[in-house]
Amino acid sequence: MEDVARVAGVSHQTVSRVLNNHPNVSSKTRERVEQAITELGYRRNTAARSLVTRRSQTIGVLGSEMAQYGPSHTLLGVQQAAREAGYFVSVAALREVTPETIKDAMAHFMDQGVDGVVVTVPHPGTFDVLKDITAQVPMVAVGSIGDEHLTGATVDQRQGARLAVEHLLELGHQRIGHLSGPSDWIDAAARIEGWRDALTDAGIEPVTLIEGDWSAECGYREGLKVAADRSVSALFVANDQMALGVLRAFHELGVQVPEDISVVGFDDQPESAYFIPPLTTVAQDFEELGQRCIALLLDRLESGATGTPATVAPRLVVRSTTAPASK
Amino acid sequence: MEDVARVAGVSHQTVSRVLNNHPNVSSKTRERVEQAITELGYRRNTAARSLVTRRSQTIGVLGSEMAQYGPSHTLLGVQQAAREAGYFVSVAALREVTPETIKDAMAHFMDQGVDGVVVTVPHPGTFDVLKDITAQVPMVAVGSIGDEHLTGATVDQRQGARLAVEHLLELGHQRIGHLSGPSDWIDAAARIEGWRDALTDAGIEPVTLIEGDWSAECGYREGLKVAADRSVSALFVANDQMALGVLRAFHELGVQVPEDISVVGFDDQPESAYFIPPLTTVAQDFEELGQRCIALLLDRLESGATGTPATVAPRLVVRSTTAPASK
DNA sequence: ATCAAAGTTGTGAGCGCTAACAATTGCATC
DNA sequence: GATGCAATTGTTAGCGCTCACAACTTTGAT
Repeated sequence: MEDVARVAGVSHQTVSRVLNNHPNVSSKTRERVEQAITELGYRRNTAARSLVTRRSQTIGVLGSEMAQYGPSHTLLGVQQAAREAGYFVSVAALREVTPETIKDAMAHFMDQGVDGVVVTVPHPGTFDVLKDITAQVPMVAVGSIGDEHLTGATVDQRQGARLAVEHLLELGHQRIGHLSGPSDWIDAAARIEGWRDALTDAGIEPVTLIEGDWSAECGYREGLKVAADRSVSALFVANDQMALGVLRAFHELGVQVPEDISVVGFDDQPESAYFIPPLTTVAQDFEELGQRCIALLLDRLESGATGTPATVAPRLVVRSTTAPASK
Repeated sequence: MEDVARVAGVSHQTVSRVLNNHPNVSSKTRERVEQAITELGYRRNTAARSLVTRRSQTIGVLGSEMAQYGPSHTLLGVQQAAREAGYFVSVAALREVTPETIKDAMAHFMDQGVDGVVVTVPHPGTFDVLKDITAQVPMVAVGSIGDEHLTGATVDQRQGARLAVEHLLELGHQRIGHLSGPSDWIDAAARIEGWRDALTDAGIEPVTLIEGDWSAECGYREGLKVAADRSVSALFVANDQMALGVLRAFHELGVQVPEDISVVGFDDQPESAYFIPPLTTVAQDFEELGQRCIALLLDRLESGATGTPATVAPRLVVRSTTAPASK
């Protein structure tokens, strides 16, 4: 920086001012300094800068299941939005989610001196742990509807589930089962609620609820049972992967989809259009979710405002696994 | 730090020594200092530390297609290995891969002062761009077989392709086609080579090569053509997603798998076991790949050694899409 | 008892930057 | 032309840490 100052014929402080867009620099000198900067290929040292500003320009992303479709796309959105705003993104992926590992990862971030944290851990228990930690930095959580300490952005899962179930109701289905995710996941719980609400509103008692674990394997296992007892005419499955397993199970036992049983998934992964048959499902925009989180976090970081939690709307995608009820 | 020193009754330098595990500290004082540290809940300031050490303890991960199965799992491995070694992981995901965006992301990392970079961009052109940049930090690339400037870790794709093709040959297939990835991807090219080599070694001329784009949609489109002309008795598909599309196309046109045509995929995503029928494929351990990359990078970082590029072995997983040739 | 060598601790400087303040300049006003 | 005020620039200190070196203490051999 001293070098740049010398070349431009000014003091190091003026260089600093140019770098930080301070108002009171004459355009003449600003230009000279900028030229010197490019001439010398100067880059300002982040460590020195954070030492004095107490800002690291880094945002931590704390997540689990980061290789899954949803989280990985959320990370993409977070990463892009953060980088555009001039922030660095540091990632800590939890292999398993326990209070221990969460605290570990947060300690990691505190060591690094991140300015804020985005949490994409889909278990509500996580939020309790995080509240205990009393982090010194703003946090935003994916899936949090907005606690006073923990705002967040979320896809309206309940609405998504409603969309799916109402679509089935319109087709004349009455016995609509739900193969859900693990009920200790926020999203799974919300989808269960949406399913339940939609049925109740239609004057139907929600009966068949099967708790799954998101995996295709589980979808297959439970699909075999459903195919055997035929207690439902339609099945709303909480994600596309389980739906894949269900489809396979039905196929094996000769249950025709959608003639015998209709199936609706959730997520709209790109592959779902190529399932046999192509899956009717609910699409959600994870990247936007990530972007919203960063927007929220930057608001808090830069203006101190708490910001209202953002909600992203899901969308029903009708393909070939749903048809009017048979009788 | 001064506070800790006061509580422990030593100088700040001794505290620093304890923190850095310097040998010449008596166990008595070390203990006292450690106690003071926990008592005060002291954490050393990373910015100040990097300012003087010129190390940021941060590794940059430069990647594209980060939400795909392979890259996202690689990131998981990288992240875990790095964190265990006390490093932070900063991510830059490329939305599109051009010399521009690559340089941008690298500039981002240089600004941040990363100690090293892991590159997971599967286009060989990337390496050329990176060589031009003359980065001041060590780099390791996934998929690079080991240039002198750019070592890397890689799954032996060629071997994986051989495994697949040889399996088909053993089943008596002669006309074995290949639906490949885009040929400007390193992995796609290696798989093409493996397919070609295996056939040539068996005295068969490799004829049917179709270039795809990794997507299920493309698998479907090309699958329809293959089903129509029936020029092959087996198809080796370069990834599981395209294989899904192929399966769907065959199903639609009444081509039985594996009775009429055998199919082998590549990747072994968890869903592949639940395709209709379950997919024979080649498994590769992406997480290990990521870990190896970090091991390599840390070697260079800490000992200066260039390190020999690591190779991870793929594994054939036989399921139900392959059967003996019909005649 | 004496000295050298090793082990242990303390002192001062400085990494590169920004904040606060001081000093200078330009410009309009009387 | 003197005065005041704003705009612009320079000077100094210090963020929290590690490095190099100096100073002191122990140990063991003579």
